[in-house]
Formats: sequence, C-alpha cells, structure tokens
Amino acid sequence: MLQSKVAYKTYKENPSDEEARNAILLIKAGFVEKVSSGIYNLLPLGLRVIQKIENIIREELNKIGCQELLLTNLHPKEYWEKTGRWQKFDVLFKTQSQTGSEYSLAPTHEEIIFPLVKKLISSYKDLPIALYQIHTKYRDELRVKSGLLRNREFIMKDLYSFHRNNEEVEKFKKIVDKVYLKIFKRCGLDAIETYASGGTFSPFSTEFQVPTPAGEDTIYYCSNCRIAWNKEIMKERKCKQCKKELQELKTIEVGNTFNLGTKFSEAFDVRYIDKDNKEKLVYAGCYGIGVTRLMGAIVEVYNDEKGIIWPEEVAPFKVHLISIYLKDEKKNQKIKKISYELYEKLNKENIEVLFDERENVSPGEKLVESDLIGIPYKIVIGENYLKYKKFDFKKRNWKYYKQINLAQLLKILK
RNA sequence: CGGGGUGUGGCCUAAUGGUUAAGGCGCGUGGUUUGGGACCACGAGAUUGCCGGUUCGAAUCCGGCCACCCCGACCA
Repeated sequence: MLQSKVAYKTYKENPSDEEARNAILLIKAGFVEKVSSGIYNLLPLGLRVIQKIENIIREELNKIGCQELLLTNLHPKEYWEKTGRWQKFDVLFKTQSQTGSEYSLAPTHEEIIFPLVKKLISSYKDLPIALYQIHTKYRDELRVKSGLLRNREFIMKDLYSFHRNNEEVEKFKKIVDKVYLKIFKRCGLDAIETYASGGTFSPFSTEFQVPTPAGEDTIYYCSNCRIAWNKEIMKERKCKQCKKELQELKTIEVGNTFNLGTKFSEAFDVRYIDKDNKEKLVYAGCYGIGVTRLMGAIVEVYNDEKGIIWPEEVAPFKVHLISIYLKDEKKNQKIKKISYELYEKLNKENIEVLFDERENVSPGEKLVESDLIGIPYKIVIGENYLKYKKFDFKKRNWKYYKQINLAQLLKILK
C-alpha cells in the first residue's frame, strides 16, 4: 500500500486526555481515534491489526472444529429476564424502540445463543457443537480505564460449546485452554493460565493473564509450574502443586474460559435425547477473548520511547519501505525506480508492504513516523543504495541498519 | 456511584479581572531543502465546554449543568 493513500494522521504531542501508554501510542500513530470515554474508532491501520488478530483466532478455533456465526447485538428484554440478568447484570446497556419494546445492547451472548442452540439440538447425535463469533460488545462501565483495556464498546470473540455431560465440557475446555495459549503466543504474548473465580457460573474459571506493569489484575505466579492464581481467590503465597513461593505479578486479562454446567440450559430448557432415550440437560462452556483489549495489551508490552513495536503476526504490514530523496534529480529518478520496483516485487511475493513514497516529506519525518507506527521490518532506499547497490534493512528494534541484497531480503521476509 | 483534577482553533500549550485571546504543531500557497519530526514568506482557522450571575469590563471571579482524566468501589 502506498502511504500517501492511507487514511491516517500521526501526532507529535501526547493527547491531553489519555494516560495509558497503549492509548497514547495508538492515537499518536494513527491507529485509533477517541470519540468519547471508552469509545474509540478504529482507523485503517488499527483495523488491519484487529483483523490480523481475528484471523489468528479463526484459524486456531476452526482447527478444533468450532464454527463461526454472527449473533444479533439487540437483545429483547424477555431473553434477559429469563435468566434474571435484566436486573442483575449491572453493566447492561438498555434501550427502547419507538413502539416501546425494550432491548439490551449485547454485553455477552448466552441469552441469545442458548435459545438458538435449543433449535439445533434434539439428539445426542447433535452433540458436541461449538459456535463462536467475533463481534462488538457493549458494557455500561461505571468507570472506563486504561485506554483500550476497559471500554464501553469493544470487540470480543465469544465461543460457546455444548456437550452431553460435564466430563465432555471439561475435556473440551482443556483443548480450548491450550489453543488460547497458542493464539496469544502467535500474537506475541506469553499468557499465563490462571485460576480465578467463576463468578456466579462455576467454582472457578480460567483466566489468561499477560504480565505488564500496566495491568489492572494481580496474580500469584509459580514460574516452576507455569501456572497462577488470581489474587482474588488466593490468600496464601505458596504454589499448591510444588509448594514454591509465588511471585506477584500485575497482569492484563486477555481471555477467560468457563464451564457453565447446566445453568443456562435450565433457564432456556435446552435438552437432548440421549442414547438411553431419556431427555437430559445440555452441558455448556463459554470462552472469551477480548480482541480490542488484546491489541491494547500488545502495545503495552511492545513499545519503546519511539513508538510501537508490533509482533510480526499482528503488525498492520510486514515491511515498511521508505524512499529518501536527494537534491539531485537524476539520482532521485533512480531511487524512485528502484523503490517502486522493490514495492512491486514484494507485492508479487505477497509480502505486505507499506511504501512511504511521499516526495515532499523529509527523511527525518518519514523515519520517526515509521518508528512510531512500528512495522516490524524497515527498508530504506536512498543515497546508500546508489553507493552500495544494497538495501538498508533493519528490524524495528535494531539500532543499526544492515546492508543486504534482494535475494537476502526475500529470504528473510518469506 | 464516592473522592480529586482538568476543560482555550483539528492537536499541544500561553495569557494579574483591562484593547482586536498569544505561540508551537498541523493545514493551504510560493520558494529553498532532503539519512532521524528542515527553513523562509504569506495565508486560512476561536462564540475560551454550556447556561446563568457578579462587574464599567470575564478565558480569568461565583453558581448550576455537561464532558474528559486519575484514585476508590464495581468488573458474568
């Protein structure tokens, strides 16, 4: 993509109404725009990152047999009254149609998917089934926090699985837990599986926590067993498995998994006929990943004084190609030619490249802005190329450029 | 929801109660530049969050409201 065509704008000054590093950087670099407290627009660069994350999730969930669908975000009041959560769910956004019908804006989708699944399941032969979506959620938070980490509107992946019994749920949950670690890993994050409270659902849930000083959760972590307990459920500081002293960490919760048991199946009367011809309640699990929050968490973990440093798999582009012009018009023609040729070549090789081809922008501005945006690989074509016939190449976090030829370049980028 | 703080062009800031609200960034035009946010000239852009009050005079003082930020409570 040509940089002059990208709808973005970078800023030199920090926004005055943000303190969270993730929000400051994402706004300064042109990935998001703030509309109001806890409400952000995703600009093209930001959306690219979100889509990268979403596709990693899709790939990994589809591999374990989950199916994607899309559920409505307008939830009629009756559905939420059935579970008692119209009153109890404290961050529920409520709204009304012109005819007086009441709805909530979706903060989660159990109330919608259980009635749906009721229509899909009648026999044990229909089980198990695992359905997920990646969609917007609304929560009327009393206090929004930490940039993209806690918003009123955000994107979430929510997966729901339905089974014949509790053992099957537990078995599937273990598979999901494993896949979650892989998803976060691909996003560049070493998430820690953490025992946490299950809220009103179950005795406990599993949270996926990413260590960073910016985190709002506190966990006790055992480096020996690579497992942790959320502070809210753990009083002692010794590992239950190996008795080692636990380490206290500040973390961001990027995902969680629950065994729902039959709680919602009872509320919506979701049953199946088992082999023995008896009618039984369906057992279920639910599993969430905060996609927008994940983007924020990645930025919290990967940045320096110059800007963002995107992990490769979630970066908006893989390569930032920058051409730097000189006084000499003849030389410029050469630089331009080489740059556009490389740009075409990379496109042909399906290597995602952002090409800063702009002519009346100073080298300093291009390079500083490039570091702010944080694309993993940088190629600079200017005077050096004319001298050495090699590209100046560097990773975002390298201090110095390396001079390499086209073959070496393609080998690294493929 | 409790406590604290802040609201000034698109962004960041300045301005003892006293002319026509100042500067930087960004933007437009022209020119000079080009390996780490270049320079010069000219120009456009503001009911100082909103409503009311005090005053000869309010961005500035007072009251109410709204918005945003931070701490706390909350976070299936």
